[in-house]
Amino acid sequence: MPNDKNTDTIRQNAGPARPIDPTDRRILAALTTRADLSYAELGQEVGLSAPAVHERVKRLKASGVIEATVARIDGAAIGKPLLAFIHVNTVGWGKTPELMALCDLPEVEEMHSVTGDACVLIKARLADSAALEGFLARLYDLPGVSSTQTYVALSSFTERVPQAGITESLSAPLPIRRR
Amino acid sequence: MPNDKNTDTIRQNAGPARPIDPTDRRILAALTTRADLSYAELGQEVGLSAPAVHERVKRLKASGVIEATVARIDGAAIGKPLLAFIHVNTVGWGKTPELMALCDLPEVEEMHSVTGDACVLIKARLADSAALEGFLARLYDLPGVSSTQTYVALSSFTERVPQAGITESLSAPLPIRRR
DNA sequence: ATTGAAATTTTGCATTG
DNA sequence: CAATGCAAAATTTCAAT
Repeated sequence: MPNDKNTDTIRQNAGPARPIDPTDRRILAALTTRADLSYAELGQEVGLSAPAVHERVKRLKASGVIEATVARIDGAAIGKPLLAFIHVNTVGWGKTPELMALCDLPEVEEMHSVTGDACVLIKARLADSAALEGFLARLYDLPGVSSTQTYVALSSFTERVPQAGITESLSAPLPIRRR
Repeated sequence: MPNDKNTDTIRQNAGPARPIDPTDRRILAALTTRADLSYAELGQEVGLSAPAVHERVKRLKASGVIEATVARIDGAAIGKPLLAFIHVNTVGWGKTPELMALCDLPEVEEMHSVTGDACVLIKARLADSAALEGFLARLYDLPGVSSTQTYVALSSFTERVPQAGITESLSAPLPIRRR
């Protein structure tokens, strides 16, 4: 899947003029696994010709459904074998500019504000325990940070980008269970 | 960045015969942001010719540093606006086949065993609170699952794939601070 | 949405520094 | 040993059915 810089229409992020149909979902499902397929191969997988899938992929990009195409690299191979989830608690409103600035660090892969007994959740990939210690020290230096709790990953069973399931949200109504 | 299915040498995951030099890191940094660059463009960014970067990218793929190229899609656009981190506690050894089977669900984006006051950490993307309730119910149905704790993301400040920082692990030795 | 064809791009190879 | 320039092959992408 190539450049598309010259062929795409100018508008980025326009509301999806057309809903995402099952064929789109199959395309997305394929692309979240292998985005380096040729349009011919992708077309084969979903039963469409190359120009047809190209047209759809272009639409999915223009409408913002496909945000980007990125390379997934091995954390250990680039010297960061340590994966940690860090819960941060703050006094008062936690969304300070200083905390937000952590997003610019290459170690920080994710940062969310969350409900529950923590204010902010950070996913960080680090070189070793010394780097983790340094990161935590930096965290505690920030104004308002009252406590942290760290969860270090021992093994990762799956780790991937958002998956476009073929099925639409089948939020099954919960059966009532008598105890 | 194209197919490479026919041109790559057969071996997958061989030990990196050569260390990752700064140029490799710059290539990786570019590719984790935009993997749909042409080799000509990528070469311009790192100051190399197209065949030269192609050679390096091929090596990085063959050695397993680049695991895959994937499309990042918008969770909300595919009907899953709800992001949740779920801590799972189990009685006894938590890594049961039943729990591992959850990796096959499209809702489950990540699953790690972790240190700390939880056994397993799951990152799931869901349609709505009903879907979350259903997911938790399913979790509690598994043998050995004793409790869960859920953190729902209110807003995400950053969310990306592992970043190849230009700098090598600069785990600065921590200064001793007197209180 | 498909077919066929043109324009870019990828990509192997020989050459050179 | 790695980068460069050229040429062949493949892919993207346009126009018309």
